[in-house]
Amino acid sequence: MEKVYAPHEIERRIYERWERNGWFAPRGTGAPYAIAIPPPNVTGTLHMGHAFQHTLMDTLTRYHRMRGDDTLWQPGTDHAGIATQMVVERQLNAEGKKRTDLSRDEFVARVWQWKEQSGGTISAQMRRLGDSVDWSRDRFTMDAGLSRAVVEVFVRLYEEGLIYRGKRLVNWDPVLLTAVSDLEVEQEEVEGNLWHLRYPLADGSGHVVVATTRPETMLGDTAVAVHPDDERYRHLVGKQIRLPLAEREIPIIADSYVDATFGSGCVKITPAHDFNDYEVGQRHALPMINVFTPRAAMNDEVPPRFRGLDRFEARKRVIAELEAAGLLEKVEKHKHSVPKGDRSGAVLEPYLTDQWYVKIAPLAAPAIAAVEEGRTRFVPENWTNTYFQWMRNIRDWCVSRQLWWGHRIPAWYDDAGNVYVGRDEPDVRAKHGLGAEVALRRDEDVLDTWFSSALWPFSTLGWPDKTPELAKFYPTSVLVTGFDIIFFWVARMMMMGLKFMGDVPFREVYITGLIRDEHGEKMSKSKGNVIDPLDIIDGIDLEALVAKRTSGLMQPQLAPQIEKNTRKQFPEGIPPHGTDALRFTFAALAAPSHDIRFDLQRVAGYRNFCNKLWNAARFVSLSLGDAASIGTGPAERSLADRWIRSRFGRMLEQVENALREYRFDYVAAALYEYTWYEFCDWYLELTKPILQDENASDAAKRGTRQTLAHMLEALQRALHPIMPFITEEIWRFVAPLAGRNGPTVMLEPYPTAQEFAFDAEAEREIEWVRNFILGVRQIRSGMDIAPSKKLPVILQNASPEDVARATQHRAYLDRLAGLETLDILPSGATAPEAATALMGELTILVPLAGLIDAKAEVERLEKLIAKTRDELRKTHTKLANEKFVNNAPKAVVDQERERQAEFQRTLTSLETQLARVRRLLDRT
RNA sequence: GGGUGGUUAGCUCAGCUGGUAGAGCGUCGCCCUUACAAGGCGAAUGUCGGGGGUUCGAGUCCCUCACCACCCACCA
Repeated sequence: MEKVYAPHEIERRIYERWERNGWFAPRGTGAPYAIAIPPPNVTGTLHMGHAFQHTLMDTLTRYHRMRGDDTLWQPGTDHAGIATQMVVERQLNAEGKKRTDLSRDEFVARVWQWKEQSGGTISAQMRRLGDSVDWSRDRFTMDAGLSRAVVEVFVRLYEEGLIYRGKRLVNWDPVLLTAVSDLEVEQEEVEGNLWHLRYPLADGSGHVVVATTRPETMLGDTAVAVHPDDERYRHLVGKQIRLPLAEREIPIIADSYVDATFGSGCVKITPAHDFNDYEVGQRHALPMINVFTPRAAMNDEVPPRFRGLDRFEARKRVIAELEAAGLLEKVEKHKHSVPKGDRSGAVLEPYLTDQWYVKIAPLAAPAIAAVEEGRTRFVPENWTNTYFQWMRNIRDWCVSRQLWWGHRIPAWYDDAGNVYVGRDEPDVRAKHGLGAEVALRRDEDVLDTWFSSALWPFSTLGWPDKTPELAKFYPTSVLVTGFDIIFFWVARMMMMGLKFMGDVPFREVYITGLIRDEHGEKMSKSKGNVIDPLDIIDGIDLEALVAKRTSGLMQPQLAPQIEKNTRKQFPEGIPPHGTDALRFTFAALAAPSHDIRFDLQRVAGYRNFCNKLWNAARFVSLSLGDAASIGTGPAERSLADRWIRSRFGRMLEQVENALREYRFDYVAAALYEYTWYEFCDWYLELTKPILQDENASDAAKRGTRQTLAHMLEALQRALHPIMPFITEEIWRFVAPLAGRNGPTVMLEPYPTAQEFAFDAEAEREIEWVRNFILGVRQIRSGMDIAPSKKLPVILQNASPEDVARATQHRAYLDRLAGLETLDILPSGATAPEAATALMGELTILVPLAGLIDAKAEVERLEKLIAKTRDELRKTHTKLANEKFVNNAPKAVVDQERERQAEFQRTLTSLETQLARVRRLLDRT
């Protein structure tokens, strides 16, 4: 084996070999296990959040594959309608062109071109992360197959009356010029104004005051509303208002929507530009006057002097004119929220347009029931509430988008405006008996990206065809995703899956936290705190990192600050850590239900772990020589051999349990602790007395070598799902020595706890050995004795069992505790002045003569005594409490008594030692 | 307005059904002991956000307050 662990060198060739051999494809003979990847935006790159989720999905996939399950991790990408279209439009802008300079077909061709060009980035990243997805099944939401599923779903829903077209208010993005769904609206708090406007009564008998945050929309007012029970205004209901500026007459109406306690209690009603007003308008059959163009400038419905003004310009102008006319009563500061598009950041307008909607209630009901009945389980469970809360208040889903990139809506119109929905134009003509003489025009709109995403778990498996994959892998086993898309995606997959497959799309949903930077900030390009997972794997120098973070910013003025922060945080750039270290970090940090502050220190720690593992393998390699030297013939298993097997089994138990509950942090901890603190720190050290002893028998050496090989081999299998690369590399060297001849660790069986039975005796004996060694080490450290110095040791109060153990395990003690001699003090004999360590009744003595600083020992003992007294006092108090003794379970009380006795023994013993050492001190 | 999560060692976080406060990183000693200095051995470190309650016993259960996140819905 290479002397130095070099992840970069290993990782690439290993992945290439896995992929070339087709080992990622489902092959197991066990139960089906499937995960559908949350498809990333095809033209994007994977960020830390993806890397995190992919690590968990790959860990699950590899684990189940090794368990023999018929395992599929389904890969693919999403066309990400708006996001992708925006990127390509920006590219056009950079060339001095606009989207509309191109025909629709030309533009779409251009997007496809960009998709082909950049689509490889994600798959390259996934390969570097070690993702064992079945590349042969790679899918894209705009593939022919998936597009067919989209059309099929649309048509079926339409035919059932679950999709309809309607003219109503939608959230309109005046920059992107498209409708968006409720979910794509982000409310942003702003310090705005509340303008109080005087609206004169038409009969000249006075005025009412209305308050508004949107004065410009007053040009579209078609009523003023008051609360029906509001005594102040009851006499005015039914009268007319002379709407200023517009110079129209509008009625005063009564509607319980009005809150009489807010403002003046009078509300201007603008049905075409406010969701609440729209409802009021419907109830009172008010006219709707749309005063905006699609770009949110004033249209021809307003007096000529306002026409063409942008909405914010118009606002100023309206206020100015009202003020000049004495109609502005007052202006108050007012905190309120404005709706913004999550993509464009533009202030959205409620806008009256024709759109396609999915009637959601009939789809939501089964999706709610499925979770109530536990057919799909959220992990952590508290996300269930979030899901219910949204699903129970869900509103119809606007699915049409006025974009060019996406699945075009399969609807056609004739010249009379009749709409026909079908799988394609011939289908529509056939179904509705439309001859060639009838001109049909296809709907210009495309579907919301999430419409196709909602079908992902079955569309990727071949639906609407009844494929064998679909039968086998649907429902999928688990969905791993972030809470931010529970509504966008998880809920919609539930609805569509239940509707079209008659079953839930996944049995479990594991919701991960968000990856944040080390300060807890969300990682974003504009904050300049993004880290590319590949840069952690391969490392990156400072200049390249700065360049990466400051280029392509939407707001270039942020560049200097970002550069400064980056230089401060990574003065040396980022050193390479390797994929396995990054993956292990993600697993270790994956505690449930909260976000993760990502800390590079942590990755460095796990890189050291990889290094430790590597060196352990080197030790084994050096200890074994070649296969021949392990050889055949009688083999004798040492106590340590039995012990490590037993410990391995206990560790596997923990891993199995933790994995069932998606506690990847526990999985990582169990593996880490076993590997470092048991296998490396103790087992490997315990093999040395045998392997390096010329007097040890061949059988003993053979037994140890075999165990060494077997346990290292099995450990690679246990670690492989989290750390695929280093384990493959080590496994391929050690497997033949352990009698395994498979081509790759990834297809070997995952070790089980049953194979490594609990060995009570071995655990007990090694525990004794370990405590003995620790005791001597404490003395050594307390006395500042060099590890190289061999010590004479005397046992006091040794039971026959202690004597037997000391004799039997003498080789371990000599080597690991560094013993020179080991003597038993006969009972009744006086002990020499010595440093002490206690093991229950047994006292380990290291005579002070010439070796030890008596003063240091006194200090050490005094400290120990103080500590023991403290503990003893606590147990005294507890046991003196009658209520405790009477009420606590017997086991707890007994345990407390035992502790008290133990502390008492320790204390007595320590005090005796102290007195003895003091005497020595006095003599000198 | 409704809801969720959080507040534990200098930092980042675990602590299951109440029963001796843990890990990693960092810190402090001593060691280049032929797998590993990216290491070994040893050590220190906490009024578990505040207050109250239940209990023999509370980091853990209940109430309350404070602060920090986040989600949903919003009265112009």
